[in-house]
Amino acid sequence: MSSSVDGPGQRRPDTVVSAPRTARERARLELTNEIKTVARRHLEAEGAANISLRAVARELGMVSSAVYRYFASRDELLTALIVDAYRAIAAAADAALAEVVEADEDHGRRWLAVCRSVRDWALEHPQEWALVYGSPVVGYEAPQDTVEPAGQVALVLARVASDAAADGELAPRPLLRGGPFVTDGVTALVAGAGIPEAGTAEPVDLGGLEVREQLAERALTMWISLIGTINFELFGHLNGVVLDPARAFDAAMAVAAESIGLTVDLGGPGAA
Amino acid sequence: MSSSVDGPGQRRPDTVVSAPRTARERARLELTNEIKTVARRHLEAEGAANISLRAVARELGMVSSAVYRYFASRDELLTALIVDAYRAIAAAADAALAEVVEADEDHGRRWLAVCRSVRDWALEHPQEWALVYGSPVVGYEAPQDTVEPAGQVALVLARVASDAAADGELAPRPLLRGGPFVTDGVTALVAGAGIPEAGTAEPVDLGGLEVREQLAERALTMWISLIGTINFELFGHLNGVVLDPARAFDAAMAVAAESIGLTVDLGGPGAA
DNA sequence: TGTACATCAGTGAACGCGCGTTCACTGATGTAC
DNA sequence: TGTACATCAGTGAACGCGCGTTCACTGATGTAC
Repeated sequence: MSSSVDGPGQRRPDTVVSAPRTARERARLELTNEIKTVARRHLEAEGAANISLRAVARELGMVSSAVYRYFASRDELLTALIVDAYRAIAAAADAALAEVVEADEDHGRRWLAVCRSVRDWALEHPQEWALVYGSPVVGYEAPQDTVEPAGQVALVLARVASDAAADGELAPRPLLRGGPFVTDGVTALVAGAGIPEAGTAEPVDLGGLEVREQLAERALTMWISLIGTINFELFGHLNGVVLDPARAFDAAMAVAAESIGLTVDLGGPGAA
Repeated sequence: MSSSVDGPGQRRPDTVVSAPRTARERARLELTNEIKTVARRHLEAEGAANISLRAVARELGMVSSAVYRYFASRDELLTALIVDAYRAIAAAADAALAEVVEADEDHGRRWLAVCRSVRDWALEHPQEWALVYGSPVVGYEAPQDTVEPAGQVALVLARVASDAAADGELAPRPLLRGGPFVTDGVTALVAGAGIPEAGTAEPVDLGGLEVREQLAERALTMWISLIGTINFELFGHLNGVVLDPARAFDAAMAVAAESIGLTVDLGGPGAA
């Protein structure tokens, strides 16, 4: 059973660029974090649209203009929250994967464990989740800074798929004629389970290019399923539709995994 | 090939309660619609959070307080827009289904046609879509009035599934042990392809209760897939990930259909 | 058909609120000699 | 180690903006006799 190239559970700490030396630097780092923490609480309480620099400043006992020493604008603060949220989700998924790899569970159970950890995170931080995976805030244009952290989440899922593939447990089949629809970057990500530019990953041998592309395409639909299913529940569309959202989620994830030939044993009536 | 019990393409006109007689009544109806139309334009331009009664009134050349003759509050206007959006989506899906049933396409192609029509609608009205399927507007509690229209959309999808089931083309298998996770209402909806209370539908004989429940569970995951996949694309998460979103969408819908034993022929390399 | 009254649409002013961002400033912390 | 200067955090006032909702009112439309 293969484990990942750059093992799960390894995650650099947030935001620390280099160790702060002077009192000023330490104070700045602390206050930056305090601002984000308060903003995050306001986010959960009132939604992204209602985060106000003035309210955050008020709660911190400072005057509103002082916040501008730390964030050049409201949008910049939002961006920081988005980046943190992506990293937190990736960290949760990563930790869940590490644990389940430790226990040497099969690939289907790994997939389910990672999915559940992401859902749990979403249920605990619904507004933070909505900030990154919900409707975009109009007028806010996500800057380049959010791309890499967003990829971190996908990376964990890709690792599950590529590990299973490397163990020969997948049966991806072509989905469409007319060539692949994923970009090369995604194919590389799934095949290598690493971000190409980072250069940390060593490609896993999954067979020819076509197989890798098929794998990437199926992994992408699994990823879409995961995010979409959580959104559906979080945005209230399961109310009155489902008796037990957790079981409906498991079922949806099992269906998504099926598509790639990965069996998630949820115990149909045949099982104990 | 069975067609639906209460055929597609039948849809009562919006909002008309009874024919207006007096000039006042006609004027009121017209202005109510004008307010909604302008609000809808503002919605598409600036997002739900930024719809303002004052701005709408201004554009209509009336004073802001006059709008309160038509909608008791901003929330009530939002509710009206939500209801209209649900109905419009259902109408689009319904029309697509009617057309494809007319052409006597197979059930896989029907499913794909309905999905594509919903996606097309979403791409044309992204903010309206986000209003109903995106992150909930905080502080806004969806009233009971939105439940029935929301069900209309699901109803069209359920019809595709139950028609296919009635023709013996589906192979639903149990997903989970421990009993069904869908509510009885949903099972009835899929089995009867009608809204229970309405009493218009005649249950299709799909076999025993267990089969109907399995069908409902699979149909639900298909529904979740549809909405989730559209959200994923609309909220920008396919940027840089996929070469052709339309093809990625088709693939995702094919995968969702596979889970119920419904084959959507997208022509893998084996096909022409 | 005509009048008296009731209903309703739209006005304009006001209440009370909060927001993001800028700017000239004071005073504390850090740095170079 | 001590002094002179530069950097930076935080202040307080201000600009200019828009919002939802209420209320007493005028004048037009509808209705009942």
